[in-house]
Amino acid sequence: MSSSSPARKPNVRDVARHARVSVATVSRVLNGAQNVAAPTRARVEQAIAALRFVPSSAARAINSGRTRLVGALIPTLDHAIFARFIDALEDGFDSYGLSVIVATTGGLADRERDRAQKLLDLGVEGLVVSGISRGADFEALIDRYQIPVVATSYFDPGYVYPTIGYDNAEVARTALDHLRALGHHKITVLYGPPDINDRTRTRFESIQDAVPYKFQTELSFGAGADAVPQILDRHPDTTAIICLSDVLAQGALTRLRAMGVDVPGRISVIGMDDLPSSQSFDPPLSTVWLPVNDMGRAASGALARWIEAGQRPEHYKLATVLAARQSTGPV
Amino acid sequence: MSSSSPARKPNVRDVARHARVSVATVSRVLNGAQNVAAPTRARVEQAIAALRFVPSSAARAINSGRTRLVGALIPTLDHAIFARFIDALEDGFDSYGLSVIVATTGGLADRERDRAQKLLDLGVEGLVVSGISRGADFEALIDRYQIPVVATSYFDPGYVYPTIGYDNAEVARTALDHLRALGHHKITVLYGPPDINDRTRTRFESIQDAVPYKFQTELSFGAGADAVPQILDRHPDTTAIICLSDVLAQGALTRLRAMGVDVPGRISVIGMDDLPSSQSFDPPLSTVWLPVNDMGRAASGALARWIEAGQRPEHYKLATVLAARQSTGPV
DNA sequence: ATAGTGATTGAAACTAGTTTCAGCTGTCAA
DNA sequence: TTGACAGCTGAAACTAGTTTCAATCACTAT
Repeated sequence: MSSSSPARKPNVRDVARHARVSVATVSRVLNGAQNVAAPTRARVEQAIAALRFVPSSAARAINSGRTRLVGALIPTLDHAIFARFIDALEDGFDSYGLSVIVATTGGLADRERDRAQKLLDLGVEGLVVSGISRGADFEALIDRYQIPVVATSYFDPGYVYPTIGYDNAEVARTALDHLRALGHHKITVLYGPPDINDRTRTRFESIQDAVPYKFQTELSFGAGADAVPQILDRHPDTTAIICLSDVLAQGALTRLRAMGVDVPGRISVIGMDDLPSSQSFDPPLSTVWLPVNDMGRAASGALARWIEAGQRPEHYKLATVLAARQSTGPV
Repeated sequence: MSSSSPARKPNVRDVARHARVSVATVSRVLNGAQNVAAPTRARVEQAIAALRFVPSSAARAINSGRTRLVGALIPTLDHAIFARFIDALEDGFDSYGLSVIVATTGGLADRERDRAQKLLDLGVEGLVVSGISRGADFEALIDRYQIPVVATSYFDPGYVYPTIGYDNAEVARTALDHLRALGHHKITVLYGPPDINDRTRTRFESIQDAVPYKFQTELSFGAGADAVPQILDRHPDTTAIICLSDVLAQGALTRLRAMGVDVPGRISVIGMDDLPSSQSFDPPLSTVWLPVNDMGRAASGALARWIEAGQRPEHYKLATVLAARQSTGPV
């Protein structure tokens, strides 16, 4: 608006000319090098201010060979557990000077591949993925770009990429053992689509043989609620519902109470995730707490160190803990 | 591991040498230019594959003068409403070939400034911010970098940056009018911290004079629940609670039911946001629906067009709608 | 007076791509 | 047989920074 030239962005050379120094000196000032005489530095700084000069990140990246970008591929943000994880992840990476680009996959393998491709083209230096099941071409893609990848929300020492997460089989068994210790046997599993969600699948598989009744639905509060009358109808002798996620459990719990069913007197309910709201439900929801914050911190730290120092992290298992509250009780 | 040279990344010149063509030809192949003879193209493609060449995004960016990155500054992801918004935003930007970098501010002005600075240094071409209250130095920062900014979750035609969102005063009044139409006057407002959240503040201010009782707490399900006994204690004649967000309303509703209070018989409850779970509460929560998905799409579209075509968008007000359900009833 | 040293500074050569411009073919029409 | 033109290709000049290396300069020690 005010300057004479037709709005071209100023670069270091413009600054150098304006300050009557060389570009090398401008670069020195820009990077806080100590060997610049005070008056010279002042001149350069004035020129920078006068021209409203802003250094180009791309040009910096080209020299350092680094973008300082990492990608995170997650099924969805529209889910408390992932949102909280990303929150922690972002925070963790930030302390390493890395920025996160989040891409959601909807749990779809092709979409994950496409998004990964896009992130890779963008020059991410590392990738955080969720779970351990993905298309074969994903591996080929990573192999081609040769960048660090860590898988989260999952612990599996046999996986190609280091996994940093909890043992989903254990999570489900913890909940199941809790119910069993209370004397429950006629248990119903309530779960979301296992095909697009390997955490759900692993949880389901680890307990399916020990649980007589199964009920699959969508992964939402409403679906959890609506499942209740059907479960009660199909399996009237059920004494406990084990929900593979807290959203489902909260929905189920709410509907049970609405129907006047005594919880845990008539039916016990247990979830997994331990959403912050779970402890304030009526009755407080028993669940298995997952260390999503720690996971975010651990995953970002591990990937950052892999990127910076080249040290590939070990698989890391985070402990989960049973939060036995009032929605479960003896038969 | 396998190659002879010490792991240096191949560049276009390496590819050109390997394919015995010029770098210009390699660039042409890379960009799908039509004027390359088939055999030449094949040679180049083979060289690319053989050397595992991956073009540098930074070098591309430096030439195009574009990073294709946009930043989104939001208070937190750990909140269904923002997470859903970002989900939609990311999706929208993706269709314009732009990638989003999300930074959370915790609602703190200084932190927002720092994060904005970081995003700007990263070379984002535009910024999406939340709400309309920020430190003065934020404006100075934007002025310096001269990039498009749109503010969301808020509609205010008087704001410096185009706002794309709903009218928060109207949202609160819609809920209030609903309660009044049902004959309520002894209403309590239940709300989270207004100082770090201008949506809450505006909602509060728009109805504070019309509501006799006020109760401020944290913005969480548990806080909403715990507020209930205190509200009942302090204002025993309250007939309705108007919650400035659904999380609070859900918590309050749950506790009211747990305490055996008849809703809406004894007390009506209304929220704002319309979280997906709200309709499955017991009773289904009356609330004011906010078009977060549309907002994400509108904001991404507006900012993308501003970036691509230079056309600054108009302020855009998205309609909200009252979702009158069973948690509210006549006095 | 002279050599040695440290502090500044700049020219030029990098980083990795894209783009322009010119040149060289080969084909077709006059 | 010549001119025109299209198709293909490469040299070199861009993009915007950082970094190396050599050249100053002032100042101190011999």
